[in-house]
Amino acid sequence: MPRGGTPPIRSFLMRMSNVFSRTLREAPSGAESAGYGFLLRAGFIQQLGAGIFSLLPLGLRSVRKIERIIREEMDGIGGQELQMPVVNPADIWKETGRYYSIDKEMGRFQDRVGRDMVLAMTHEECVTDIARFELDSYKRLPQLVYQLQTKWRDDPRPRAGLIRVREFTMKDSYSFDRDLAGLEKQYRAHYSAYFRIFDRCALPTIAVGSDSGMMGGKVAHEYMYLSSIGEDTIITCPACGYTANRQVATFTKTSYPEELLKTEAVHTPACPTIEDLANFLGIPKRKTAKALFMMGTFVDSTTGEERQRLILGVVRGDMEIEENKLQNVAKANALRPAHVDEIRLAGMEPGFGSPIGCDPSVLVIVDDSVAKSNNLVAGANKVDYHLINTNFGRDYTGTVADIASAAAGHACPQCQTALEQSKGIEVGNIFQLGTRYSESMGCFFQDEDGTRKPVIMGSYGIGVGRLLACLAEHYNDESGLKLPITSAPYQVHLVSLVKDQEIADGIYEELQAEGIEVLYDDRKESAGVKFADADLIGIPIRITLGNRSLKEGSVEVKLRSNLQETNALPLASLGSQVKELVTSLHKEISARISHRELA
RNA sequence: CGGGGCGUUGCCUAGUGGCUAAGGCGCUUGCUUUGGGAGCAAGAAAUCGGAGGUUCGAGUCCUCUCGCCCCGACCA
Repeated sequence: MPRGGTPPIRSFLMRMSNVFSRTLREAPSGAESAGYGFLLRAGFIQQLGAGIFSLLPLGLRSVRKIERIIREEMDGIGGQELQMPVVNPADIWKETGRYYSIDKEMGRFQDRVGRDMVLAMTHEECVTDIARFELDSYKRLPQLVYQLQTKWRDDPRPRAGLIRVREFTMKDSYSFDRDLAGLEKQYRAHYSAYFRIFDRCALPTIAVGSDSGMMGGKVAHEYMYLSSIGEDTIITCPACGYTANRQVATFTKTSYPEELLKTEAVHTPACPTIEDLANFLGIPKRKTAKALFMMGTFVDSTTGEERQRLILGVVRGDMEIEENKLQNVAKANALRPAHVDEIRLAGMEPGFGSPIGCDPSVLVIVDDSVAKSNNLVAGANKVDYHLINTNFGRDYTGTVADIASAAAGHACPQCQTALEQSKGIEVGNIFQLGTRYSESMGCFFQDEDGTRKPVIMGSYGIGVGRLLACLAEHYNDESGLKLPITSAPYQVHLVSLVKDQEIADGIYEELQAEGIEVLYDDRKESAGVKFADADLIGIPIRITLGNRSLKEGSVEVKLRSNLQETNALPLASLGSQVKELVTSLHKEISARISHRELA
């Protein structure tokens, strides 16, 4: 916990005349978002390739501060830092099957003798390999290790600067427990620690229930920074606080049971969409069933063998299918829209498709809303024809599950209030892995009763660069960045406008003596240039040395967060007063740390 | 992987098949200026992403290719 100011990190003095990077008056083309543009213009980062960035000295200083906060909070819940290799032998990834189930996103190569190697995109395999050697007894549990390490994920579409990149630093921690209660405890500890981390960075986040994705666990939360440039859709209930990623969000579906009527084919020319169909027949969309054809890839995790199977998702016409849910229910490794010929081969007609009369090889997954509704209009699998009064169970069967996509306006699954939706950026996640990795990799311990049990694991990540990107997105104005003092590269920006270098140097040294992190603009530039750069880089405290105030024995102090207000500080006690100001800015952030526990 | 866009000096841009590729910012030198991106003057810096082609002549047209950005698919 920070009490007052955080002690400075190394080389906390810097003259602007000596800063490695320079500022840009215009953002390089392609900088879409404000935060990204300023990070580039202020010289925090530079792009090397698609989704590949260098951190320049200023950016690295911010990252180091964020990392320091993360380390303190991870240590605070008993984490022990270690470091695992980025390059892994493929063997361990073959053991868990992820060598096969993960597609092109994983970087692969062979070493000089032809051994398969991978670039680790996460470290469950590696840490489990370590743990199966170390953790052989209940006496050695629980454990928690973490690292800050580079990951390579060959994302098909990097974008938005540091928000979505291919190479990035992640804080990943891994918990090991003898039982579920232990896992739960570590999970809860992370849940709260993550909020403290984001609070100390002053990044507003919310935790949402999430899909466990490729991690393959059960319970999972994501920490979201809400932003219009976010790529995830978050469903929230304004009344009871229910929050979830749309990928897993549920809602209360109204059903309309009716007496079953006889199925009939009707001619429905030019009605390939639900909209057209409902208009043509003069019925509400909820009286129809919508079909979505996806080709699923299923990978055998022991052999790596791939199989394709057509999946037909059916949802009521007034809803959309959530593909993530569909994929989970189907237990498919990947989904893609099916091609027209693949659909026809299975006896169905795109635009007029339904499970009625389809090939038995098709995996039919029906949303519960369809299963509970009656007499729906569905495709006849014949061009320009639909069937009215179709009923699940009587006319077709399939797996019933929730595969509908929650959206604003739907009823909250907990309290029935209308849900809201917003966009968010995932800055962290926590997963209860269970025994997915310990079992497949043979990470067992002997319990008190003598039995051999798989270690129960959890996995917890924070994207460090993404966190900085979110902060830059959140803290900026038209002139530049205004990062909070906990993540700004320096605490004080000393802008000297006086000719007498000696006076300025003296003040610079005095601040240094107080242990303050100072960026000192000693350049022979005009005042306008210096102010513009100070605005752009956005160091939280600005001290301006001008002839006028110096004559009166004082300097001007402003906060980047409020450039309108100027305070004069007497030279005599400058060091201690600035130190106090640094401390009070830290306190301001500390005061807003709220303890949040998993409900 | 599909659709779209863009590659011209360190950055942002202009450039109608035709002379030595233009401007702003930045950079160098000198003088002036010094409380919000200063002024004057003189400079350096581009084989126009790459390869091939059409043409008397290509930054400009064609083909291929590489890179980057955006939308989608995808993804933590």
